[in-house]
Amino acid sequence: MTPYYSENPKHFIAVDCIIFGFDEGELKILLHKRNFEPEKGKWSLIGGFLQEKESIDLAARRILQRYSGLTNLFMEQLYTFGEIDRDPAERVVSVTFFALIRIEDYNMELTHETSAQWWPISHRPGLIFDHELMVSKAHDRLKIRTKNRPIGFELLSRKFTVPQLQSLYEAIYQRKLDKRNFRKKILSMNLIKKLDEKDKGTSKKGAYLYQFDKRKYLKLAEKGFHFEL
Amino acid sequence: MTPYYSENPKHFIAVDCIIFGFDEGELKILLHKRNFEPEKGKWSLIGGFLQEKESIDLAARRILQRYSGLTNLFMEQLYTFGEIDRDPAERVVSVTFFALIRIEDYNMELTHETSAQWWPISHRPGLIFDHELMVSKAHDRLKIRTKNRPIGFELLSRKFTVPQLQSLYEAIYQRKLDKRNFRKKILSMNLIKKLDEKDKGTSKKGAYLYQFDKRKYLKLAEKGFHFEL
DNA sequence: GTTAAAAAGCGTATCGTTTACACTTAAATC
DNA sequence: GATTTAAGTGTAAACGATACGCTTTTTAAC
Repeated sequence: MTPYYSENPKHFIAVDCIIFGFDEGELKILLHKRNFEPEKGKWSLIGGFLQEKESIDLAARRILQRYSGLTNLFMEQLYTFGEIDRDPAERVVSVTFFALIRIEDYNMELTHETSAQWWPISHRPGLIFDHELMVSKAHDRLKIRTKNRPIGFELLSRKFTVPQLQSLYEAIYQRKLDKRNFRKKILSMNLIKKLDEKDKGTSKKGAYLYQFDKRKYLKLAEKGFHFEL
Repeated sequence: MTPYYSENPKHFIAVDCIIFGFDEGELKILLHKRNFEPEKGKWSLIGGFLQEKESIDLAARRILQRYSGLTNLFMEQLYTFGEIDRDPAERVVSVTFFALIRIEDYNMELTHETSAQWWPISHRPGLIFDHELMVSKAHDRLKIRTKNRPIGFELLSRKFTVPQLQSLYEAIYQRKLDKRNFRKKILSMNLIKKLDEKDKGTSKKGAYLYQFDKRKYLKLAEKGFHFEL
C-alpha cells in the first residue's frame, strides 16, 4: 500500500437509491422494510454497500436490479451524504442515486421477496436516518430533469396518450397544467409520434396513443436542440 | 461493530476541490503540484483524504482553508467519482466540490508553501487521473449556478462596476453579451446598489461602483423571487 | 333510439421577455 | 482644444408563454 495513502482512514460507503414510478396518476417511490439493526423493521430507501471491485455506478445498478428485476434503468447520481452521525451505528458515507421505473415492467412478486413496496410520494411512511432529505432532494432533481430532458417517458408505458403524459407532469410538478398549451408544446417538438391506436381506458371517446422517438431526440440534441416542457 | 456492516469493505475517500477565481478578465482555477507518488510533480486539483471524525463538508472546508487561507468560501458539492481504477495506486472514491474565491483575498504567499498556482481555465496544464473530467463538470455547474443564483459576486471585489460584472459573466459563459441588455437586466432586479464612487482603472471616464445587497436578495428569495442573468 | 355524461381535441389573442442595434457623454492625454 | 477610450443610455421587433371555451366522439342509461 502506498505509504501516504495508508496514513488515512477507510470508510464504509453505502449506495442508496430513490426509485420513482408512476401509477394511477400518482408519483410513487419504492421503499423497503429494513431487515437488520439498527432501525430494523422501519421503512428505508433501497440500498447496499459498495464492494471492492465495483464502481459506484455498478453498485447502484446491482442494487436496482436486485430490487426491481430490471437492468438498464434510467439512473443518475444525486448527492453524497457524509455527516458523521447520519447512521447511528457506524460512520457510513452514502452516495445516492435516483432511478426511474416503468411500473408495468416491475416484477410485483419481488415486493414479497425484498419486503419492498410502492408508496405515493406524498403519502409515504416516515423514513430512517437522513432518507427523508434524500427523497426530497431526489424529487427536486426529478422536477428539474423532467423539465429539461425527455426522461418522463421512462415512467410511462412505451405507448401513452397525451393526457397521460400531462398527468405525469402534473404529478411531478404538483400543479395543474393547461391542456391546450401542454399539447401544443409537446407536439411542436415533433418528438412523439402518433399511432393509429386509441386507448379507451379513461374515456368513452378514447385518446390516441403516441410513442417517444428517442433516436430523433438524440439527433436533434447533437445539433443543440434543447428539450423543455 | 454491527455484524452486517462489518461484512463489507471500507474504502479511502478523497475530497477534491475545483477552486475558481477571476482575475484580469479571465476565469482561473487553483492547481497544485502533487508531492507524493504516483504522479508526483504533476498538476492536480487540490485535495486530501476524509478523516474519521469529520463530515465531508468539513473535510472540504479544511482543505479549502489550507490552500487559500480563507474560511467561509462559497462551496458546493459537485459529484462523486468512483471508478475502480481512477487512481492507479489504490482504490479511492473522490467526492468533489467547487468553490469560489475573491482572488484579491487570496494569500499569494501560499502559492509557495503549497506549490499552488492560478491557471486560466482555458490554458491550464494537463491534470492527473480524472481531474480533467472534474474540472469540466465543475465549469458546467458554474455556468448553471451563476445563471440562476447570485454567486458571481463571490468572485469579484465587494465593490465592482457593471462592466466588470459583465466581463465575469462573459468569461464564465465564454461568449460576448450585449452591454445594454446586460445592464438593463441586472439593474432591473434591484439587487446591486450604486455607490458614489467611480473606478477609473479601465477607462478615462470611469465607471460607477456597485455593491451586491445580499440581505435584500435573501428576503426576495423567500418570497419566491428567482435570480437569473 | 334518444339523451346524458365524460374526457379528448382544437386555435387565437394578449402579455411579457428577449434580442438587436448606434449614438452621446465624461475625462484623460497629447 | 482635439483625440481617444470606455461608460452609459432607449426603442422597436420577434418570440415564447399564458389565458381561455366550445365541439367531438363514444358509451351507458333510460
